[in-house]
Amino acid sequence: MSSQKLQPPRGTRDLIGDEFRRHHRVIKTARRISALYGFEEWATPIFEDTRVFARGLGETSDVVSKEMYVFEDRGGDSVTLRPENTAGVCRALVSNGLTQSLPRKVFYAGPMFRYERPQAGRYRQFHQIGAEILGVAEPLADAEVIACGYHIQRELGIAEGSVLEVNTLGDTESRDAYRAALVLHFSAHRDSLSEDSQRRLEKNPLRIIDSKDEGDRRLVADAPTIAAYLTPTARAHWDVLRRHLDAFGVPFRENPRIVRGLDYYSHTAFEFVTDRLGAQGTVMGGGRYDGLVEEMGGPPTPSVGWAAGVERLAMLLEAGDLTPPAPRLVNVIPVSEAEEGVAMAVLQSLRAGGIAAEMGYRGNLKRRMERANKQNARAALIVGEAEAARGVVQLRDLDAGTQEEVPVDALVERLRG
RNA sequence: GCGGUCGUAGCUCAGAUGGUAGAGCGCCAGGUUGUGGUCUUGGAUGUCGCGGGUUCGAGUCCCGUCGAUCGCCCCA
Repeated sequence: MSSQKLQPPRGTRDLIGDEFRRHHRVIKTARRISALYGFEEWATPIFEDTRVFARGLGETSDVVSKEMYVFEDRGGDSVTLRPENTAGVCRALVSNGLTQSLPRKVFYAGPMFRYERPQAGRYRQFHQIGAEILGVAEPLADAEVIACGYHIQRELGIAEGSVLEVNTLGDTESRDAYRAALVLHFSAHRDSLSEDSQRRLEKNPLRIIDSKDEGDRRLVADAPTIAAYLTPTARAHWDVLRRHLDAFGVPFRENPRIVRGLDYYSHTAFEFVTDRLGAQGTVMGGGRYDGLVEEMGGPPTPSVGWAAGVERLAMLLEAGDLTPPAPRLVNVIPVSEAEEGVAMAVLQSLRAGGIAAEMGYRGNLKRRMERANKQNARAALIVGEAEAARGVVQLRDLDAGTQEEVPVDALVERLRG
């Protein structure tokens, strides 16, 4: 292989063959299940005005501060390849005046872009599926989106491998009070904190409770938990959510360490995690974002949703050997050029009858038979001079190796069985 | 952005201590000018990721770079 050969850009990859099929299976399943829950699919642009993300996700979040593909277009506007799609969906809701027709349940699937170092289950162009319920404050909506996400994983056969962990971040008031308490607590032990966590103390104190550092964990153990700081409203939301999850039959584990990276979350935060993907354990993550639509210039619109990494779901699928088999073709073979016309007519009649069929582009009988075998065709239809004259073909079963003569008129019926 | 490992044919990989490249699979052609899968004969593979350095000589040693991979940060 020469170095001149063009390769896909770092962190991107081609989806071909089984990989494409796995990927597609995830999306197709998610589409079908989300429709069962009443979600409608939207497709929003893969790039947006940079402000959509800068404002939506929070200027200090990692995604915005160092992972965005930002560039100036020829007109001098700053645009950004979307790093996630919740902000885009909220922008679309506002742009299209749909805040007049709430609630709205939206499903999407498509590529996202984040400038990061590639790793197992992490790419610069990756794909997400996502579901959002816009305009509902009741915890029933939180429970329903989660139930939908869980259902999709079950349908994919990967639910046993992932665990739903849920937490509440409270409303703004609760969170501010909690953050202040954490800062107070950790500031007292500042010097014992890891380097990363000292930085977090300034930037995002909540993150400290999610630290993997051993020393940090000991300090986290005596740190205050949010429970004590929840306002009555926030506590009620949290209590009802857990009841609803039970009612929907969604198993979950409470994890007070769940803190999500994007600034827009409030109340519910959750992740489906697995230990089967190396360092990238989160397979689906989301939460409630009551302030985001307002950030996009709309009215206050309480909303909740999740996004899941298609690559990560597909990787789990791989372990379970769940790739659907490729459809097998029937291969039509003219013995010589003289029968090509007849063979083409046969070919089209098969396709019209719903039978997947193909004809080679060149080569003698032997070459075509080899080709049919190589592509794992289920049957070869051989059309020679004698057959063409009598309106029949030789139908060769490539698995059994048996061959019989079948009238052209009877082919579709015969191959359907 | 930081650290570890790796980079030889389309694929999987072999090439002790430096002496200008090999196997299996796959591919192409023949044995079989109306019949595949098995068998058999023959054939083509490649700037040994890229650039520089050391050396009479580098796939092999050194530096850089790009890419892959694993981990940190963060996230899907």
